[in-house]
Formats: sequence, C-alpha cells, structure tokens
Amino acid sequence: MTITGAKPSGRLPKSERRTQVLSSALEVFVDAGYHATGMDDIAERAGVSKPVLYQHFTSKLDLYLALLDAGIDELHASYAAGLRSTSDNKVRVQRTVQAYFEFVEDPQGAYRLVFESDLINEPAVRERVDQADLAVAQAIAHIITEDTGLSPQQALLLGSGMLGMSQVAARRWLRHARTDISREEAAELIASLGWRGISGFPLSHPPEE
Amino acid sequence: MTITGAKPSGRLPKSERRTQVLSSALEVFVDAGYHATGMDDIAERAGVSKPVLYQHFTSKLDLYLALLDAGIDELHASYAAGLRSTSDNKVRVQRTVQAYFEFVEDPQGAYRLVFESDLINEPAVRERVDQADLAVAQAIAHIITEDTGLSPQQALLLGSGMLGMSQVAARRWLRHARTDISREEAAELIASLGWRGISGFPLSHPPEE
DNA sequence: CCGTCAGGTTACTCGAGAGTAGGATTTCGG
DNA sequence: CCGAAATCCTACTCTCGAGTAACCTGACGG
Repeated sequence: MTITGAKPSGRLPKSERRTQVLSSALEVFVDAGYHATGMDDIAERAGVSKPVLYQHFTSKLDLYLALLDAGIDELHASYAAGLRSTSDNKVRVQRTVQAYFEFVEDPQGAYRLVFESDLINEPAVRERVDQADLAVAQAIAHIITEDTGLSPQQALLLGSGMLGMSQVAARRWLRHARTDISREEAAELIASLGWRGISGFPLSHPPEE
Repeated sequence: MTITGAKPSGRLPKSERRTQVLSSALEVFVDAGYHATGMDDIAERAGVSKPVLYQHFTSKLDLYLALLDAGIDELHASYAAGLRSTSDNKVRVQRTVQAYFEFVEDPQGAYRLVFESDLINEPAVRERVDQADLAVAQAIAHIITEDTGLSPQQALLLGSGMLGMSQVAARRWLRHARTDISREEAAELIASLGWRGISGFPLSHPPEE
C-alpha cells in the first residue's frame, strides 16, 4: 500500500508526472473538447491538484498544443512511413488512406484534436492543423503529378480532396460502420475510389466528357 | 435623416429587427467562431443593445442554432436542386460537388458554421451537422448503388468519402486556389476525381489489383 | 537529527461574459 | 392631444473558470 507506486498514488518525478498529466488531459479533451473541460477536470483526472498542472505547462492552451502536436506527429509518422516504404504510387495511396484509418482507430482518440478541434479559431491551432493538412495534400499531389498531366495547383486541389475523403470516411467508419466493415476493407475501398479517380486523368489537361 | 429608415438607425418592427440581428450575428460568428464572440459583440454589430437580442432568441445557443439551421437549409436546397434536375448520375455528382463550392463561396460565409463550427461538442450542433452530412452521403450512396455492385454499407462509406472530398477541397480552393482556378474548373476537377473513382468499381464486389 | 528542496496542497483573486430588472422613449389609434 | 403597447436602453447580478499566493511535507545527504 505504502510501498508500491500504484497508479493513483504518491509523488512522482517531474518527467513522469508530466507524462501522466498529458495522458489525463488527452482523455478529458478528447471526450469533452477544449472549451467544455476545465483545468480542474484535468487535475482531478490526474489525481493531482491544479497548480501542479501549471508547473508543467504555462497555460491551458499550452497544454492543449502539446497534445495537438503529439497527435499530429503520430499521424505524420504513420503516413510518412507508408510513403517511404514503396515507390508504387498505387500502394502509396493505399498506405496513406490506411494511415488515416489507423490514426482514427487509436483508442486514445487523439484524432479528435486534429480533425474535430473546437479550438480551430485559435490561430496557433489553426496554423498547426492547416500545416499538417497541407503536408499530406502535397504528398498526394506529388503522386498525382507523377501520374497525370495536371498542373501543380490542380494536383494540390485534388490532393486535398483525397485527404478530405480519407479523413471524413475514416470518421464515419469509426462511428457507424466499424461493425459492418473491417478497417482494412474500408481503407481499401476508399483507396480504390481515390486511385481510380486519379488514374482516370489523362496525361495532359483537364477533363472533358 | 430622421425620415428614411437608414440601416443603422431607429426602431424597427419585430420581424425586421430579427432578420437584422440574425445577419449581424452571422457576420460575427463567421469571423470569430462561437466561443470568441460575446453577445455584446453581436449587439454592437447590430447597433442595438443586449436585451434586444433576448427578445428574439432565448439564448446565445438558440441564436446560433437558428443560423446553423439556415446554413444547412441553404446547402440542402442547393444540392437537392442539382439532384432533381437530371437523372444522369454523372451530372448529379457534378452538381453535388458544384453545390459545395457554391456554398463555400457565398460571401456570407455560413459554411463556417456548418463545416468549421467550434461548437461541435454541443449535442444540438453535432446532431444537426451529422444529420446534414448523412443526408448528402446517402444521396451519393444512392447514386453509387445504382452504378456499382457495392453493398449499402460500402456505398454509404464511399458517399461520405465523396462528401469529405468536396467539403475539404472546396475549403482549400476558397482559401488558397481561388485566384488560380475558377470555381467551375475546380468543381469539375473534383467531380471527375469522384466520378472516375465510382465508375471504376465493378458491378459486383470489392477491388483487387 | 536537521536543513533544504522537489513536489504538492488549500484557498484564494479576478476578469469575462451570459442573462436580467426596471425604467425610459417612441409611435399610433382614437 | 393622450394613453398604452411596442421597442429599446442603462446598469446591474451572478456564475464559472483560469491562473496564483502562500503554505505544507516527506525524503535524503551530511
């Protein structure tokens, strides 16, 4: 009782406490959003008291941004690995879509901070999310440029379309179709939709009939 | 001066005042989001004083929901007209995508309430947005079902993918590509991506190579 | 044993902002 | 001209929640 460092007890070294606070905060933010959660809620969840939070983070926003960054890094790592792992563009598209589905399925739920943040109007948040989206859209745009004759602007637009497709479909799947369709099948379906769409473009110029 | 009912002056009949308050509120919500705007801001923008707002709406949320509903109705009217106007599924897809681009381009900016609300965690808001998305996804799923051999669940997933594609691409176009690509061209591009994706599916069963 | 310090706590402050009480003023039918 | 109904305003109240001041405590090297 007094010996083992059981989860909800005693003092912790700074770095461990920080990690624990982060994970508690993530839980709360994930299921209530930024505005509806108070620092008190986070403190309570962490089994600690409010000033402790401020020993690790200068403000509520600061704490939130740390989690947002971690979430974005997670997503990036995942899709970047997929892109590096092959040079077959079709497979690359599949892996990118997979990455979104996997990210969304992560039980920690960090995707909610990245895709459904209720703090989008905070410049610091918008900037990060925009930047993250842009990076993915550009990656896809690059693939598109290799396989079609579209201009960079057009390719980027399509890239962001693909991104939106993956993001929204992954979220719908998570909430409404997870029992009917396996993650792999769902991702494969969406990837096909996208890949067929891309490869249908001629090697120069816009569509016409 | 004292005669003409110039915009920023005098008393108004209830119904006109209501409309005016709505439009002022929309302006403010659109460029600051729900949380960052105070009832005082809205009152000021409307050239009126806070209690007046409460003569027309029971709460800030009530006011916001009225605007959200109007926005959703606008979007619905637009894409529904497109669907009714033809039975050619390819054209239907084009018109649906067009509807998103037009909606996003509306200078009033109501799309921000529907696509980028910072009040998503309020159940009343989430419910409406989810419902709106579902309606569109189902409309597209219906088209998909006619043109492929996919199951209803699969079609709905693809439908939400198409929706996400249109939504996200339209937003990127508005903010970053509007000067390079015309609205029509952008929508056409995205519609092609989607339509080629759809029509690439065989008339029964999932993809393989 | 004792100083000291990292780690923690209780109990505040203080500003912001939603919503309201109560009193003015305008307008208009009679 | 007059009263009463509609419209609007000034000036609050009250809650909620971020951030803080000031104090406590257990551990550990000397």
